[in-house]
Amino acid sequence: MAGERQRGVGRPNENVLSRVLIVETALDLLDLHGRDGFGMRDIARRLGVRPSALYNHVASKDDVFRGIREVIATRITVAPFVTQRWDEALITWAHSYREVFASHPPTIALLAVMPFETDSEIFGTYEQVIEVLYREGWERAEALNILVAMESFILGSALDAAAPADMMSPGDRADIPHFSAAYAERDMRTADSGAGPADQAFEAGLNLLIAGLEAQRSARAASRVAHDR
Amino acid sequence: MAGERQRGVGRPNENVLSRVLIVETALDLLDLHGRDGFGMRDIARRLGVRPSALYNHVASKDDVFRGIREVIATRITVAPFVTQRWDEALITWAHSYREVFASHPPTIALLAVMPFETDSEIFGTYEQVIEVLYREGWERAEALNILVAMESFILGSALDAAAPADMMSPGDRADIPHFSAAYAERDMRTADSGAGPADQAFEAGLNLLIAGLEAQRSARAASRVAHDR
DNA sequence: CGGCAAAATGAACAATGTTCTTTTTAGCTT
DNA sequence: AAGCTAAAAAGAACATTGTTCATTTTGCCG
Repeated sequence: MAGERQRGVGRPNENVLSRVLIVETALDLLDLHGRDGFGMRDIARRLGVRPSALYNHVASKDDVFRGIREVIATRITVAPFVTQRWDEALITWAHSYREVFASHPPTIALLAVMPFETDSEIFGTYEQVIEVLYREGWERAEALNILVAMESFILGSALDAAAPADMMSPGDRADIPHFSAAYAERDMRTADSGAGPADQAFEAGLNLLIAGLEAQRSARAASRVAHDR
Repeated sequence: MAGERQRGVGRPNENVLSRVLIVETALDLLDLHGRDGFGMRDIARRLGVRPSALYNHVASKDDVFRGIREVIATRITVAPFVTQRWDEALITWAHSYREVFASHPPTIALLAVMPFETDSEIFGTYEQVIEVLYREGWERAEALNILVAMESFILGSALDAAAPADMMSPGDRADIPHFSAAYAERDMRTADSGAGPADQAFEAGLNLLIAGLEAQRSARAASRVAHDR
């Protein structure tokens, strides 16, 4: 990748490495070969460098993971959606959140296990979600719970999408007729619509969550009317 | 742990190891020390055995992981809930599902990343979920999507529960007022109710999903009435 | 111009999963 | 009962991986 064939000992004329370069290379390798075949030696080889050189810019492999999380977190930060109607805003947020993972499946396992840093850009997005819900009448503590619940659903869905496609296949078991039938019918629907099983489930769950919120909201409106008259 | 102090070379009088013993020991160590400090040598030491002896009963470390997944999967299989009313049945299922992870936090990262085997006992539970929804009027393909969505939510919530408690703390950032207020208000609610933040979010999300399902169900009932008259 | 820090190489280390050989024993066969 | 085979343990060793250290060369600053 790097033009030079071999480099001697000592500081090079132009700097070859940097923290961001290492992190981006690691992310590329993660997308290419999954979490195997991606070690410090692989990152170094791809940069035309010896492994020990990496440690001048990065403290450890965990540090590289942290860097990857930062990159992903900033990508989740999307264009402002706070101006949209509440339900459309949440749907926009959920979709863009999920697309980040969909384009980098192997990273999900890393992101899901360990959380973000406190100074992450992602809090700007959180702020918008809370604001949208608060504006619509939810208490802020409850809005935060809804935010966490939706995020859990999105992360769980991303993990599901990264799993092998035939993960739930019932095979030819005869003892689970309803499930087997459901699996077959979904396969047909998948073939028709073109949307993968994981996408269908994500849309179904997101619809349920929004419908549940709408029910809460209309119930609140009704009780206020009853109280006002 | 094992009574004997030291054992010589050769097959022992009574068998010391077995696959299940190794898997259970691994699960214990995982709960005790997290995913660090738990390697083949640690498992062997705890069993009073040399590491190479493990490989007479287990193919690899991944094989041990598979064993752990099997154990967890069977624990998820709960008492039948198909006889309950549909919403109570789903709530029972979701709670028991989550409790398994709550009692073994470090295992979540293992379980969530890699899925279950096809011959797992967990399909019996899936069957019940599909049956409950189908009985209530949902198409089976849609029921499967709902099942997957709920499972994603449960897994994501379990991951959230295993994360550090202060993961989302806004610190003293002034640029996210709504979120900071929401965080403070939730802290008060947490102190009052005794339920942790992760539990609150889980309940909130589960309520939303059930409410969304109820909305779909009642809409279906209304349209059928309209069609019948 | 001199010296210090930065940034690379190269060699080595510790830990980990794993394999291979050897030894002892269990269990089946004749 | 004797003998053979396979199982099950120890023990030594290997490959890989993350990491550190000493060395060398170079940029940069006073």
